[in-house]
Amino acid sequence: MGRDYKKSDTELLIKNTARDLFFKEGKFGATTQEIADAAKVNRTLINYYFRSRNNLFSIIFQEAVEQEEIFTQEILYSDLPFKQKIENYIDRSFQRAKEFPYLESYIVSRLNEGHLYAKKEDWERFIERFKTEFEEEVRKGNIKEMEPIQFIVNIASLISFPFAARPLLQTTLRISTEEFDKLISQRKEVIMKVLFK
Amino acid sequence: MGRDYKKSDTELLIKNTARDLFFKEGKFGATTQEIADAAKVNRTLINYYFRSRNNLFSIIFQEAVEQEEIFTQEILYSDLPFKQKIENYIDRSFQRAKEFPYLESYIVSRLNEGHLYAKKEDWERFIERFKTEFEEEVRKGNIKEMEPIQFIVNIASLISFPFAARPLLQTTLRISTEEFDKLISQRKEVIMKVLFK
Amino acid sequence: MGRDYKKSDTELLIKNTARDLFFKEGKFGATTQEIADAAKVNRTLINYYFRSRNNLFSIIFQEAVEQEEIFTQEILYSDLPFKQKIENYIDRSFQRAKEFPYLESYIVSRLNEGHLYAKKEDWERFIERFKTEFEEEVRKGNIKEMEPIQFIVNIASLISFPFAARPLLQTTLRISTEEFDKLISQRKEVIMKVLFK
Amino acid sequence: MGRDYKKSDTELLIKNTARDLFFKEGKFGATTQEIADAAKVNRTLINYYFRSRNNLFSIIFQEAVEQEEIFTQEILYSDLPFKQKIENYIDRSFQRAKEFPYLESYIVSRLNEGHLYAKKEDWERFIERFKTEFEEEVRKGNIKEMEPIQFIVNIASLISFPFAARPLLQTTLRISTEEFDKLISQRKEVIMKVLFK
DNA sequence: TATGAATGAGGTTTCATTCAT
DNA sequence: CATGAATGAAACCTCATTCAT
Repeated sequence: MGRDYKKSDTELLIKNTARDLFFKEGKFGATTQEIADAAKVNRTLINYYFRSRNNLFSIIFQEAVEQEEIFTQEILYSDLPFKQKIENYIDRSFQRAKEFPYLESYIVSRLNEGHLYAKKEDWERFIERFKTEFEEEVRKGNIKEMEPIQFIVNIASLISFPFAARPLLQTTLRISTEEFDKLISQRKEVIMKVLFK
Repeated sequence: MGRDYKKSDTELLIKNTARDLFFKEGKFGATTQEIADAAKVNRTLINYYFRSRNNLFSIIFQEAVEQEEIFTQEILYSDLPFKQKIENYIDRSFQRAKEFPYLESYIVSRLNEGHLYAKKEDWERFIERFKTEFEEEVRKGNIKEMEPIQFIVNIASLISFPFAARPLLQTTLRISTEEFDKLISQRKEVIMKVLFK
Repeated sequence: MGRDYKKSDTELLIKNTARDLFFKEGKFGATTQEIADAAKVNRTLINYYFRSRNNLFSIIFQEAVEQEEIFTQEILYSDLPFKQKIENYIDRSFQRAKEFPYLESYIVSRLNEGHLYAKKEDWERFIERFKTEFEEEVRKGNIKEMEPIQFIVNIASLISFPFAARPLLQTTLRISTEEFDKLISQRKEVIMKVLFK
Repeated sequence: MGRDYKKSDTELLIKNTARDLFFKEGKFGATTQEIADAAKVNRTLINYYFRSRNNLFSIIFQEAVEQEEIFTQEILYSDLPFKQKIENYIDRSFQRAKEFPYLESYIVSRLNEGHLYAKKEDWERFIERFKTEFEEEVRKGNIKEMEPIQFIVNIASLISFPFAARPLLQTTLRISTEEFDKLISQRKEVIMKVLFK
């Protein structure tokens, strides 16, 4: 058929619709019917294009995780001072979380359910580089001494938890959505203060 | 145990079994059949005692949340120096998380799905007391200046995230369960280091 | 146990409660739980006293039908003029229907479902006597000529249908409960007018 | 039948099968399985087409009631003498009852259970017209004086009760199905005799 | 007698998936 | 490509009934 092969609009439509349902609206349990309705297509097309509901979910999950890794690495391998990199990382994380408020929750819960994802190859190189830069900072006295990995866990926790557990926090702390948003907007500064001396 | 024991053993058995399934094994989607099998009782006893699956889930959820609040308050209202309280809180959180590794995830995901829980009355008093003690510490120069609520969010994040997102972290950081446990065991010290100057 | 055997109060209580549920409130589908609740007894007592739900229903049904026959015969065998007997029959039917509005419906629907009841012996005698009196009236010119049995069917229809089909009639004829009650109160006169010349 | 046929054969098949089960065989309590078996389709197709068992029942009920109203009105608004109309009404009622012996019972019992149906608009006009014609007959001396509505109740009772309560009557009157059918066949004449002077 | 506990049969519904067109 | 129809696997819930005390 002498025309460019274009990965079916419908296929993309379904995937994007499902992604938004998950990450923007938090509807992790969405049925094929609900996805189909949201995308305004016939329900069985999901099976047609993705073989099974589960497979669609996996693909979306996989792509989201990959996206995360890519952007993390972009920052690490960039040519900026360490502290600047962390700031960038926080910025981009928050940006992402604003667009996809349920992304983090979804990844967490998928992994809790035991869905694995293929590991990227160059982890060794990545962690080595991080360690080097981190230890340099510690030596300079900008960061308290600790295992580099603990530092990473700290970053991840401080950034992600408020998003992943937003309803929990709002309920526990009795704060409105507006107040919570304000809290979030001040968070970058707080996190930097906590991570660095 | 020479005393009468009521509230039906079976009822308790079912509730505890379900609780363990959820919080120890992370099987949030457990069907009535699975719960019944685990408890070695007839499936319909779940309906007999709890009317509906959903109701059982709600009760377990409710009780877990209440337990959390109780123990948090016990610590705050105790007669110890602020720093000591935080240490205690971390200790007890870790203890709890060791017993119920999926507790945090469960609460987070239930709340993400929109299940509310009744609010305790004395929040005002609680937060006032916390603020007072917190600000005293800031004044003394033991903690960097920030909104008290941000400090609370920091504590919660640093403690809970590694448990709630354990599979995510293990996968991302390529570390084994043993390594992760070791990481956890060193975490109290790290958290204290980060929270206090 | 040296005391008079009294067919357990509870047994009677259950039966009467069920009867009222059926005939006064029209709850033909009442579950054992509902009956037990209404009687304020333990559910399983129904099985204890009546072996099965079905059996209880049969007994109530049986008794109701017998009651009907008894009172019908009482009237026929009384020493009154034919027309007076019919009037009495209408009166007593209406009285009964006022006390047990759903009695007729229940009997009709039970029989529609194929539940039989034992036949009384003296039907032959009963119908013979009726025919004799009826034909005498026809001869006297008080009633239009027809099969005696058609006359019986007419009586039954004119009396019972408005009760058995009350909701249908109220809905179809768009009349309120009050209006319907008024209609009923005038009905005896109408029926007599229709049955007799 | 050289024309397209839609609205899914199966959907119609299920509906008709259920209808027959109800109205021809009197199986009001038919389960989805029984309906499916009778229609020789998969049980869940009932849910597929009608969403729920209850909904199927409602539809069948609704349609039956509408059918009744339509045919009643057709007769009233026809251009015939009053007496002729009544004769036609009896004829068509009997015809219908022969095809669907349990129709009347079903409607009665559904309404006894509190299921409503949407009311037709033009009742006012209908009843006005009926009153006018009826009172004309009374004036002419063809019918005994009574409320028009009582006359309607009489018609309905005399026609419907023998069908709705057939088993009751057969049992009470000790007559066989053949005898009852014969009785029915003579009934039109009897009813006319009773309604008119 | 009375009761709480337990059971099993039976019913409805939801869903993902497959099939045939 | 797309779709309506069909299917089967689960899952949940209600109930009458039985059991053990």
